[in-house]
Amino acid sequence: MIYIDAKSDKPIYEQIIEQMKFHVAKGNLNSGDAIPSVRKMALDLKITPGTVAKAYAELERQNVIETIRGKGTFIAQNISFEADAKKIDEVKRRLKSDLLELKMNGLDEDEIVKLVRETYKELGL
Amino acid sequence: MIYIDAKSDKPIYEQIIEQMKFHVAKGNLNSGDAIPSVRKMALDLKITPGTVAKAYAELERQNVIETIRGKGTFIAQNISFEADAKKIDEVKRRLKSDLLELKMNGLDEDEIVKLVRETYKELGL
Amino acid sequence: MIYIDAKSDKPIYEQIIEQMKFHVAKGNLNSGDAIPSVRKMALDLKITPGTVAKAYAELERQNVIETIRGKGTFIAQNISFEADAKKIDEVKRRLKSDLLELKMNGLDEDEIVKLVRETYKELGL
Amino acid sequence: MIYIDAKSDKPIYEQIIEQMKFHVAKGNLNSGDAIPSVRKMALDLKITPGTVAKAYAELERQNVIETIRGKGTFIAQNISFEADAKKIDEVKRRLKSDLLELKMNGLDEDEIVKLVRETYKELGL
DNA sequence: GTGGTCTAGACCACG
DNA sequence: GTGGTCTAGACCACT
Repeated sequence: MIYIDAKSDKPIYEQIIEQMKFHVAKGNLNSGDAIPSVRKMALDLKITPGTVAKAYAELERQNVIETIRGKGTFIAQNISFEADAKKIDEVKRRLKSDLLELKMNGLDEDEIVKLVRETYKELGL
Repeated sequence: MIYIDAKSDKPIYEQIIEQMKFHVAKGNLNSGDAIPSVRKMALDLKITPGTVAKAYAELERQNVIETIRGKGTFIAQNISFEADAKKIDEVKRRLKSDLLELKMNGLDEDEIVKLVRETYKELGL
Repeated sequence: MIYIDAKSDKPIYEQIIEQMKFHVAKGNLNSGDAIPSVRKMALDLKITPGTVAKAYAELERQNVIETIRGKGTFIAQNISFEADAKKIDEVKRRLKSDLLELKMNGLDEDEIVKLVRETYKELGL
Repeated sequence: MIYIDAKSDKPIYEQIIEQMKFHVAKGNLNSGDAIPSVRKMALDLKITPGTVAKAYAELERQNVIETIRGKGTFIAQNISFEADAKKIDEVKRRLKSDLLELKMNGLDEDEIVKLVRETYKELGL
């Protein structure tokens, strides 16, 4: 369900966060669904529980999952897909760097949009 | 000409690289134009020369600038705006994370494209 | 009579203790009134008997309830509402954290008192 | 500057967070002031750097401090004392438990308010 | 069984 | 020097 790319420069806990969100966005995981325990996922991915716990803590902070003491961890009930202006601004900032990089590679606005649409499709959402 | 945000999570040397490329993309800087020496820019930005040197080394590696011993540093003559498939792939990988994040914020494909165009315009290229 | 919020960060057995005390403070329950058996409450709340037993043990230790072998569990006869300096000190310690947090949110002493009175009213005691 | 109570049931990283906020609320620390590095504080308090790092991460999330890579950590510039409705609600929830506990100890509303004012004064803010 | 906390120590990028 | 990440393993409270 979650795959770690050890070669990636992206921290493992961020890879977990991103893939968990992906499964939620795609509909593979829905409100109330149980997700693996910290220990189980750590065993599966052959990483330490602390790293999984860090990812889960962040996902809980973002209201993607919620934990019930002694029971386990679940996809949040009130999970929302509403726009958070602050988060969108963060994305825009990162986007600017990437658009500039594409421009430096000779792509104009329409070609960039084409690339974005193409990339969006590849996500398979 | 270059502005550093010390608090940014983006390394200073990357900020220099990005802004230098931005000036080139925008046309503020053209092939053959002189750019400040490592020492001068370090003084101006109140950072250590090593950081500037690191940025310049990377810019030279990417054929954006070239150093002529005894003369100084200049925007490269053979600077190209041709597509580099490898770099575009890198951008696409980063893009995927951002598109997912936007999707989690409730934006659909067309809204995302709108945001991209908006962001592109803000670059002022 | 007792409602459990599984998602709360407060342990279930503490939720039981607190709500039982609330009913006593409010007068819903009085000395000698019978309260559900461990097993019945566990069934009602769909939790394990051990959790209820833990709550009852603590309530008995605090002289809020008493168990009569073979008869059942009852609100204590000698239940007291007298000040226990040790417990009040405990509360004060927790209070300090909360007052600091309110101060960090810009509330001054009078505004804090106003919030406290408001919160007290909401208890409905 | 920070004192750890090993006997407290409150996690060490929370003690650090709370005391750091206290120093800011009291005015001992102001915007831009440097705070000890993760390693230095860990040495001083004889705890592991990870625990200090966790406290600092949370303080940064709450906009109390900000870190500049390679430079150190500082009290945030834009630190605000504005009311955050969500945080105040959290406090109110905790407050309810404490007010009930005080009520069980025989204190009425005015006595509770007196205790709150007394506790506020002890904070020395 | 569950997650939360902490330790002791390592490696890395950045400046 | 700085903070960020990760490992390996421990202890604890809760269910």
